[in-house]
Amino acid sequence: MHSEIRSANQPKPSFIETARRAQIIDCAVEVIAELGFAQASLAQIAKRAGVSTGVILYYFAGKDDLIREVGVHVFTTGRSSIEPLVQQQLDARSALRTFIEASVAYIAANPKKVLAIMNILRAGRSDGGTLKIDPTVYQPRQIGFRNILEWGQRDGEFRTFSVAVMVETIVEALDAIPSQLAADPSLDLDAYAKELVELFDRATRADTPVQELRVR
Amino acid sequence: MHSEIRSANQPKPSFIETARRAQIIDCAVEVIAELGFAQASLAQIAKRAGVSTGVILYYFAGKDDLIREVGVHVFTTGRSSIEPLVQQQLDARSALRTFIEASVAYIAANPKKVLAIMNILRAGRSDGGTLKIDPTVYQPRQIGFRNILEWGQRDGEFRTFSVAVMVETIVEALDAIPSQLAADPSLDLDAYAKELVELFDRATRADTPVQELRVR
DNA sequence: CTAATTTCTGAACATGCATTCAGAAATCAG
DNA sequence: CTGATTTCTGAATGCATGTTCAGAAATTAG
Repeated sequence: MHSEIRSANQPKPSFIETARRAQIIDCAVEVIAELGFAQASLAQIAKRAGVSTGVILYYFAGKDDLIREVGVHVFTTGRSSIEPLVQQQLDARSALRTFIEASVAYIAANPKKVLAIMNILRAGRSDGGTLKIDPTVYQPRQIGFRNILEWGQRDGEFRTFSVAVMVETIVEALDAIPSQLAADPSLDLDAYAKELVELFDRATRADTPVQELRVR
Repeated sequence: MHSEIRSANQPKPSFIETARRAQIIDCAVEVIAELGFAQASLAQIAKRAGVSTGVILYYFAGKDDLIREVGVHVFTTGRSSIEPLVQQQLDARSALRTFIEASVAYIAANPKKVLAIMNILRAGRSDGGTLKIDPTVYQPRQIGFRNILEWGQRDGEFRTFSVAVMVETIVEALDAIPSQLAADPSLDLDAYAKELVELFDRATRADTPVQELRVR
């Protein structure tokens, strides 16, 4: 008899099961990054993994489920590499700078993962209703930036501006990087990060009081 | 006998031909904006236009050709409503501000057109090789911003920064608006434009010399 | 070793799509 | 009015894809 689709509350996911799932997710990431979301068929992913398409459907409830898990995987690893660095900052300006730098560093370290995610998200957004990835997966980043910006405004480090617009602008600036990097792998991401840090530092910081600028 | 596909150098495009083409393009814009690019089948577009799918293929060489013409149409009307305003500015800061304001105003006036274009471009970018729209159609905007930024740097109005990164950031900030507007039609675009103008003015402008800031 | 269970295969199926095309309908020319 | 041309139809075609499934192969349990 055939076993039912695995769900998370199953007693023991066997070793081979977790290994296969991870392998399939990795291959999905590569194919989606290299061929684009539209060309990333189950057949292509299966071929990359060296299995038949049936195996994918044996471990995942369907293509949408696989895509969802790819999203969770990438965002989870991203958060774990970025959030700790941000949380140990003592002021909002440093936190903003660190968040941007760490985000670019994560892109540099995982170009395929982030490109795959961007392809998925873009396809979802250009697709009308059928969102591929749950907002709770990618919204923490927006919330993180929002908290930092509100923090800085509260403390007077930042000027008054629309936090929503600023968050959107920052996130879009970061999300544009993966495809640029794919188009030109020699792109200097360190320099790119420095530019963004400077750009958004100037865009956010409060005007220095005039009296402090007086010379002598 | 069947007539061949029309090409631009044909002697006389009949009245009904240009009318049908325009009508089909308009319907394609609406369907792509409302349903998303992936769901925008020829059948849907034909249904919206009240014709059979064959008509679309009679006036356009294929779906790709239709999409391309949608892109040309939207970008052409956009340029004609933005460029004249920008060109009459006398300094780079004003030109940058005007470009951003006019871009947002065009979005406000043509929400479906710009959303459709964004859906097409996003689908193309998330798609790997198969770009839907020719770069010569959408690159003039980047070039326009680049020229303004280089102008401002040359004149000393702007500080030193990477023009490429700044252009990318500005364009992405603008391109994020249509989908936000679609998600929340009550979005205040005037306020949004003001925020972006202030943001990028601060991000680009040269540091005011200290002596000019001295009070009295 | 044998039987049960897990894992995997590959063909079959269903669906949606762009495109083709033979010919109908409408329009135009003379 | 009549024949030629333009415009349009809708069924047929071919293709790609996600999904199902009966059973083979491999692994594990006893």
